[in-house]
Amino acid sequence: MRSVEDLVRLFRERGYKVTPQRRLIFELLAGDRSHPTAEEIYQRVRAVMPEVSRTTVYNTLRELITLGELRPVENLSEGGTRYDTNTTHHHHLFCVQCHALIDIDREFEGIELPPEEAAGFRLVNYQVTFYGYCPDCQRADGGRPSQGKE
Amino acid sequence: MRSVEDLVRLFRERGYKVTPQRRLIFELLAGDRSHPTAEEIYQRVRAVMPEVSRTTVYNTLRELITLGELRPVENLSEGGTRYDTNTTHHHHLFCVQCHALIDIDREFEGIELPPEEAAGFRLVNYQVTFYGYCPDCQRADGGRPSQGKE
DNA sequence: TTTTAGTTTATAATGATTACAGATTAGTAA
DNA sequence: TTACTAATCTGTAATCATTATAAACTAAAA
Repeated sequence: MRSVEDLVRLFRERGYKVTPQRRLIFELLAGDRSHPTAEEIYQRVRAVMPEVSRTTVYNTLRELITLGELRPVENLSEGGTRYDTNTTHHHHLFCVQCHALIDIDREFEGIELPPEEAAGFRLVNYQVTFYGYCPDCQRADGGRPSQGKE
Repeated sequence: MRSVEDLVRLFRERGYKVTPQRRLIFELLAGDRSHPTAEEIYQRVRAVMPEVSRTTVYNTLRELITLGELRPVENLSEGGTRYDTNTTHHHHLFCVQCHALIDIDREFEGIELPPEEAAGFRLVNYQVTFYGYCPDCQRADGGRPSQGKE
């Protein structure tokens, strides 16, 4: 995702207006690496502009996705879709206990699917997700799951 | 996922009763490789036993998941969670157009995350998803993406 | 400043899933 | 086989994330 000023420019170029609500959402997302949900973004927005509606947050997220500046992450936890401000090809490291999600920005060799395994697919991309216990959760209880109601 | 008779045995062992509804769901899932949604399973059930309720389908799916005989797949399409009868470690090949989902049962070398990249995580698993166009969708429109490029 | 098309808000609607309550039944023991 | 009872089933209501709608509002161009 680009800088706030680049996003402002991009929106204007595409005929979208730049409202205070949208600008605030840009500011909150521009430096974010936490992969927040719509609800989390909404709460952060409300802390600054209490009158903003959920609909506006959802609409702005959808617009950013349409423009390629934001990506929904495949559902890794309850509580709704998480959004990724890193729109380049990358991978994920996920804590199965606290649901922390960290970007892995390097490439992996040896992840090719030979034609006989590709079932005739024309491949365009791949994505690796690593599952484990983050340092905090390892300290908290020896790395055993405890948050979920299992 | 085990055979129907093994599932029946497992349910009885654990104190779950084996009803005609559950047995039918076992039969429909036991040989399935299509990663169906709850709704799809419900429709297949209804084709045989029209009076079965959605709730029963959801409940049985939840029980199978609890017993480790079924796994929810990270959301790869609209229309709700898909369920995977393959509960072993494996990977996925996903058609971004028609949402076909195929299991890749082999292992990949070279997918290790060195400690300095693992952010202190204790890793327990990883999962690769390949994205592409399946043979049918390539034929249908030359395999061109209909929206964004990758 | 005026204009107007795009935006915002509040609320209703939707779709997937879960909770609930009363009716039914699988499995067991007599 | 019958009776018993806890588990299960069905239908409906509730919940949660998200989208649709419509009237009020406003950014940005004229």
